[in-house]
Amino acid sequence: MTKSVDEEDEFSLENFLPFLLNQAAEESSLAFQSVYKDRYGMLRTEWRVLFHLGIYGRLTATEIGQRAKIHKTKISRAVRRLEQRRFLICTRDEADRRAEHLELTATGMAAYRDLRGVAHDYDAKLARHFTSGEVALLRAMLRQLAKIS
Amino acid sequence: MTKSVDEEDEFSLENFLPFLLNQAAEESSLAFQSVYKDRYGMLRTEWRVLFHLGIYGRLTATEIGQRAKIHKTKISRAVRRLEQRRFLICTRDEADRRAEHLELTATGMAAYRDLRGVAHDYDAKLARHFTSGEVALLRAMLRQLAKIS
DNA sequence: GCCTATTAGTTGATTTTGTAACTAACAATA
DNA sequence: TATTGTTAGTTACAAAATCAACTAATAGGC
Repeated sequence: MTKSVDEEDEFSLENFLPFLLNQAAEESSLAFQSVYKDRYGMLRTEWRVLFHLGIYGRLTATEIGQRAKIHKTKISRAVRRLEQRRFLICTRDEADRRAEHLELTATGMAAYRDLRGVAHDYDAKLARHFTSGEVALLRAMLRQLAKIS
Repeated sequence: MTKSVDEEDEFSLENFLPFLLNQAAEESSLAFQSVYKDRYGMLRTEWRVLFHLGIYGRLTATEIGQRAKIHKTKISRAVRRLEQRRFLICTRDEADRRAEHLELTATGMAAYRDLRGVAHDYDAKLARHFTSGEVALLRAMLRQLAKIS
């Protein structure tokens, strides 16, 4: 068996998955970043919080953090900024008074819908470079990689 | 043609490629990050500079920046730190005295080889979740996405 | 009830990044 | 050889991320 030798020869850091993932992620985030930044003055974490609330409707900061794997201090600051700009409202949970439920306002919802549309178009633009089967596989693999590691 | 309708129904922000890419990238970087951080006290940019010099042997800061798409200020700071810790040496180009050639010292090279080994194993571990064809396709797609966007 | 541990979320100090302006060297050209 | 433009890399300052320590509320014994 010469498998291990072959594998070593094949491997090069330019094929290193974390590196390739980072390059692709950074590059693909950049174009979209300018949209939420220019249109709504949002930071990336704010956009992520917005979109989680847009999808799931009503979450606590902790729940968003778990789903999106964002640290609670980042969330805390993003939420405060979004609240100040009236994109969301916080209501304290009366059963557990530590927790706060976050929900988009009409303004927040409008921003979410707008950005979702842009995201959809941008996603389609990216996907257009591949077959639909390839894209489906890519998404599945990325989801898997996010779990593993 | 109902294609556009189908596509819209399929799309959800949880499938948004930049999001999935970021999740996978962040998660997969994390485990490896602790290695170069704990073993050599390196930051991510420093590790990237190190590995580019490890692969290509001798580059200027600008060349590294172009290959890795890292901003020159980040490179500048990473290079200074790596130089201070004797991982690399800078030598001024006598023909163009603005440019500096960067090269790993024996210490830097040892660190590079060590980390490359770890990277290789980690990459193999990630790849093990898929067929080799899938992984090859993934790498190709990521390379493509890094170019497009 | 009282003590300890845990969880939600915030705040402050430190580090790291990003942006813009900068120096120094070179190149082209008039 | 001045003048203007460009490139390599640095620095200063502002913005953001990270980490640790914190408050406040809850939960589980005992």
